[in-house]
Amino acid sequence: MSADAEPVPVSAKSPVTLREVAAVAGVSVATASKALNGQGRMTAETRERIRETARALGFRPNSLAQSLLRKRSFTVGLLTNDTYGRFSLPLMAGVSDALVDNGVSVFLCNVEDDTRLGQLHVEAMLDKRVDGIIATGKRIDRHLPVDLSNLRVPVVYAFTQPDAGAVGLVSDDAGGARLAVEHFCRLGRRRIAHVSGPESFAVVHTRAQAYRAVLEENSLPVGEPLLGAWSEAWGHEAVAKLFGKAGREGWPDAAFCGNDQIARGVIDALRERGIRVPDDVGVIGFDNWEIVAEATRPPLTSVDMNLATLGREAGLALLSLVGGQPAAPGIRKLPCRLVVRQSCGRPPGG
Amino acid sequence: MSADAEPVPVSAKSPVTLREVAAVAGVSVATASKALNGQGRMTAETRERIRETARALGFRPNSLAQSLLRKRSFTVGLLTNDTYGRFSLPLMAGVSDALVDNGVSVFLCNVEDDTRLGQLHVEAMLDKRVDGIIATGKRIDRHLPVDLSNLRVPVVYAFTQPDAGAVGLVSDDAGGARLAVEHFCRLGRRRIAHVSGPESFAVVHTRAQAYRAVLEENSLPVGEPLLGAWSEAWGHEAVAKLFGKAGREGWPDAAFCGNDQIARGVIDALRERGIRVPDDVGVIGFDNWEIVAEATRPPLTSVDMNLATLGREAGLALLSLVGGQPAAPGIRKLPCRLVVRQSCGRPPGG
DNA sequence: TCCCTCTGAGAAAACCTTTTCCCAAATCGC
DNA sequence: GCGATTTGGGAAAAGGTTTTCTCAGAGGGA
Repeated sequence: MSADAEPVPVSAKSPVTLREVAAVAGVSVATASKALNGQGRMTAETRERIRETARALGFRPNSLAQSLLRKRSFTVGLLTNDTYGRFSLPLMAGVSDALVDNGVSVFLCNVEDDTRLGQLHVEAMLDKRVDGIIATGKRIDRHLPVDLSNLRVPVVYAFTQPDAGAVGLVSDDAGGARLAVEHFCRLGRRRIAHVSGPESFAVVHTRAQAYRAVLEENSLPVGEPLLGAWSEAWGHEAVAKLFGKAGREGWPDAAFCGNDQIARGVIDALRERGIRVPDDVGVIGFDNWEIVAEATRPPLTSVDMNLATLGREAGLALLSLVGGQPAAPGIRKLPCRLVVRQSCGRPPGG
Repeated sequence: MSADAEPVPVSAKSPVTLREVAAVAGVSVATASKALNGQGRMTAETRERIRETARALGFRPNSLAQSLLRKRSFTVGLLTNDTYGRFSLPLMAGVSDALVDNGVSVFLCNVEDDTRLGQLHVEAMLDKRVDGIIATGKRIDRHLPVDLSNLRVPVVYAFTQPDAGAVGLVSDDAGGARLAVEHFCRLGRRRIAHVSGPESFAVVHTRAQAYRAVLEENSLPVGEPLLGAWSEAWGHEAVAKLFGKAGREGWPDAAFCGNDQIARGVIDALRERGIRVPDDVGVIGFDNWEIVAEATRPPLTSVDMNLATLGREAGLALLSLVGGQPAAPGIRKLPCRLVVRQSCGRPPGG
């Protein structure tokens, strides 16, 4: 190929139109269009001449005109209410990833929790003829503040509560919790505590239930999960509750925490009490928020929700929906994975 | 207004075109267009009738068609290489904020540090006829991996190194450092240390210089800044260096840290040594990363770079550029602000 | 030579809106 | 009552592309 050697003016001052290409190549716009798109019939020589001309002129088709005609804009909207972005960002990166590879651009729409703003964004997206919408949030058990049912474009929900009959993707929180607790069991931990977030979160119950199930399956004593806040401070408090009792024999030898911040609080509090991690107590967190997990001492083993993958899958699901392939409605749960660092020790035999 | 009472089918299955509105209202498309846009001359009655029809039909103009004609898409591209997003996110939120209010949508383009990906995104944006581009990164002193000079649309750089002759907005790091050190001075601290990040970062030097300047202005002893990493671990190490010497009298009574993670490491290390914060040593961080600053014990006073504001300003700057108003090229520095929490104590008189 | 088919390419409609020009009717001045 | 101006509204082009239809010419078979 000699294409790379051509002096392509990639950023010309004024866009070159198909009409100009046609004029220079001495053909009609129709022929030029067909030549560039591999349509129609013409001599190979003509086709190549037109292509060469287009390349030399730095022609790039006007997407707006194409979209207008094709009724397909190769653009989707990404709706989120996660301002802080701890969850949104990997998710968005995944979505973007999956779509860019298919030539699709992403409109970013931050709607906070503002219905008016959400409505505004959705209308703007629809006006701009997005091919579809991905809705994502910071909580699996809450709706975005905007109604996306009965839109004329497909919608995929990722990490947020889907409307009835819609396609939704969430992390498998029960599975994630199982990973953590089963890991403890394999390591020979016998008294496994669970310190989690506020009662108002659905995932708190989902994970607690999985926690109980695994303990029962392994015939281990089931402690009552300690519910509090998603904060380090709560981790400290929880340690005070768990390890405040006089008798050392009643203490847990493992703590499965609802998120990494709680886990960090737990680890710090344990150290302050002179209790060793992982020797005396193993700790596992949730979210695998690297910047936290890697800063704890020792570094924190944590459950990763694979949000980037979730985003990718959401992007691909939307794409196939846009392509007209019917997708099974309902919620699809994607597996978590356990990222093992040093806060839970090695198996006895290992 | 009775508009709210109308049964507006906001999400009709098939978009209503201007042609249909015109047909129903019994006028030509030209007249319909003018009626809806407040252009042309016609009886108030005709105009109102057309508007009423449009409303009843739920007509929304096709942005694609409008953009094609107006050569203005009311869309801009946001280029970033900050995957993790600690800096990008508030910035993006600010950009989005400023633009949405003006009816402009934002294409999100994550280019990582991949030139090919960057090129791809830029071309896609250009093809989609964005009105302008905002480039943002995770470092003020690095270029994005893509060349944005000589594009046919205006470009604004926010929190990343601008090309020569371009418009750039960054935080005033020197000013931010001054805020912190001067705050210490006002509180009567006399031996103020500076623990910062890697030498390879330009901001490390900018802040260190401001730190020295303020100390000199106040005739205080200038310690050599300790440069290391942007991590908690480095904060611990730095404390070992600063407070390892035997004589308590040589110890600093304040530490200005290069970011909040370092500050957190410093605070934790001090506590472990039994040195009280803020009584014995005041600590100030940088970035005001709330989730960290609020979790330190005591909560961390920190310099906030006002990234959301920076984003807003970048959005507005791009908008005025797009509107044809010439903007002074060069780098504009936006002030930081000090967020006072409890890690640096109260003034002697307060 | 005549008819048919195939080939290569162009004309024009379509997508949807905006805007410029134009025209018929009405109004006005005298 | 007649020419000039205003008024209300329509026709058509423009924006850049894709696609269908059409058509002239070439080649082939009889």
